[in-house]
Amino acid sequence: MPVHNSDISEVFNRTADYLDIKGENPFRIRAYRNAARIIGSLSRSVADMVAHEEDLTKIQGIGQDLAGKIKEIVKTGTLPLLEQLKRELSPELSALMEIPGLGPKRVKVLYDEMGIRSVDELRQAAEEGKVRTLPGFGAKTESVILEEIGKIKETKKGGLRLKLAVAEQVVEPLVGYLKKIAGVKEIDVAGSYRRRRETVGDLDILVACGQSCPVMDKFVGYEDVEKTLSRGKTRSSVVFRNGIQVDLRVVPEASYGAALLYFTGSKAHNIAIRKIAQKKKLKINEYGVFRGEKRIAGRTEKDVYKQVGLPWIEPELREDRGEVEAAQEKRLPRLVRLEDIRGDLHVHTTWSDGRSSLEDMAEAAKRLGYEYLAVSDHSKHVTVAHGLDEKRLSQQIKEIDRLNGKLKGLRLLKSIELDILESGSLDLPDRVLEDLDLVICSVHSKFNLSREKQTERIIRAMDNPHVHIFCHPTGRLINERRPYEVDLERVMNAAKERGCHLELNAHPDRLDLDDVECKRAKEIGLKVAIATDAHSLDDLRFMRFGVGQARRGWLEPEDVLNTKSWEELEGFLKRY
DNA sequence: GCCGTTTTCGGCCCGACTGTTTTCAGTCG
Repeated sequence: MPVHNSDISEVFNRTADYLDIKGENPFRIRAYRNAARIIGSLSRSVADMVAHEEDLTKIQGIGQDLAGKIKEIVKTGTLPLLEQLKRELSPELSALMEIPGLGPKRVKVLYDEMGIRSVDELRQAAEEGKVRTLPGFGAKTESVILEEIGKIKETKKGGLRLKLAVAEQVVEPLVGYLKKIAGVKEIDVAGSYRRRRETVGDLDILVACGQSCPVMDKFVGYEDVEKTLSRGKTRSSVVFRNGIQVDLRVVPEASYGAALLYFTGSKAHNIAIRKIAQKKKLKINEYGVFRGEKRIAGRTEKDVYKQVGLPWIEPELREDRGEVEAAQEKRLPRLVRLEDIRGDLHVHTTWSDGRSSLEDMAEAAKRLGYEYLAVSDHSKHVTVAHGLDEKRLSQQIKEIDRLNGKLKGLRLLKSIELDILESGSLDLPDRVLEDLDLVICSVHSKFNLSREKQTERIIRAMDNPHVHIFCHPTGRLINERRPYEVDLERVMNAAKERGCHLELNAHPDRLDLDDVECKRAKEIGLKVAIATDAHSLDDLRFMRFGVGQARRGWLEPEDVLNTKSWEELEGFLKRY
């Protein structure tokens, strides 16, 4: 089993939990958490770096000690320090930290005073009314603990983070409602929603308004609110009926930019910015930038960045993945925008499992201002999708030629989404592929192959000189299906060697490649096709999610295939 | 445990809200 970056990240976070419970030096704990975060969002596989004997201390936040520990984790899958801590305390103890309201200090009290070692033991003690007798605990805390334990099982099966598209459906009416309240001058959805993360844990709404504005009352009284968690003058938290937590923060106009920066995060980005401020003898908080007592900026985000000597940084980049350094060195990417997109390279029609006709899809693409649309229905092996065989594909090609004759301003590209068979061969013969403008291919079956076999299978498919794009490269479905085992780095390098490209599937359930993988593709020098995989007219609008993910992956217009005109694109589709 | 235009020691981001406090610790973001 290869050790992934996320595995290393997990080991470090667990270790930090235990050190935290033991009351170790908080800065040592921070170093572990910091390392967990950095490794988790690194675009290179650390296991690969170890295999190539690269110097891990080159990674910011990793010193001699952690570099050694990473090597141990890569070799053995675990860390002796963590195993020892688990033995010393209890293997299930860190699970207690997952319960909201319980941090290291309280877990330590539970352990020291009552010998509580697991969630089950905690539940029992709470049910017997013993927890409330502990120092720092009370009846309220005890009932909250019981309530949260009850929720653990529900959330585990559902997946706690909401997909961005689902969050959008909640947010838009809420923002519409809040905007109408008299006195509200500015409103933004901040947090991971603004950073366009693929999922959001909660929603952070920021409002600028005067002191007498009733926005807080109106917010907790909103029709979707099921429960109010906290209610203050400047901050309130509620839970909506669908389970999502929504926080509202109210600030004066003069602080709006500082607050927007603060609440957009990420936390790691904010820390990086504040550290720079500190060196300049400045203090940044959600109310502004301060020199001593005096506020010197805060009205806009741009003002705040300017005070620390930085240009404004796009929200999608704010993950402390190198954007702060890039800003300092004036080499921030000029991120791709939705307006740069000139066409969609992966859509389905009623010829296979799409719900809209070829002609309707073409008209919808025209309305979006696209110059081209690739009609890429499934091939025959995907029988459930009514995939096209050779004969029906030839018929569709004729139909596309006919439509292209009468469509003005939009070119339909003759395409197909070929199924990659287990052997790596494709399920239509080369002679029909020659008549197509674009050939894309995907894995739709046999997700359980070994990493080696899956990787070989995909690379073999790209060996076929007619193939242009490998679609939804990891096969994952957000919150539903893990990626299949595949050496994506090898696939990327193989694609690069062959003049193939990778898709960033813009469907909000997929967003596959993810942000980190996009960044890696760019570093390798691959072009990415942002495509919707639309099965209906509405789905064509998924492009915004794909562009958001691409922006998180630092992609610029030149990194994206479908920002090109058809003439340019044709050139990129020539195989080496 | 990491890091360095404060460079091998001595620092390490900042504030709101809650509950259990009698002046604040713990947790969260």
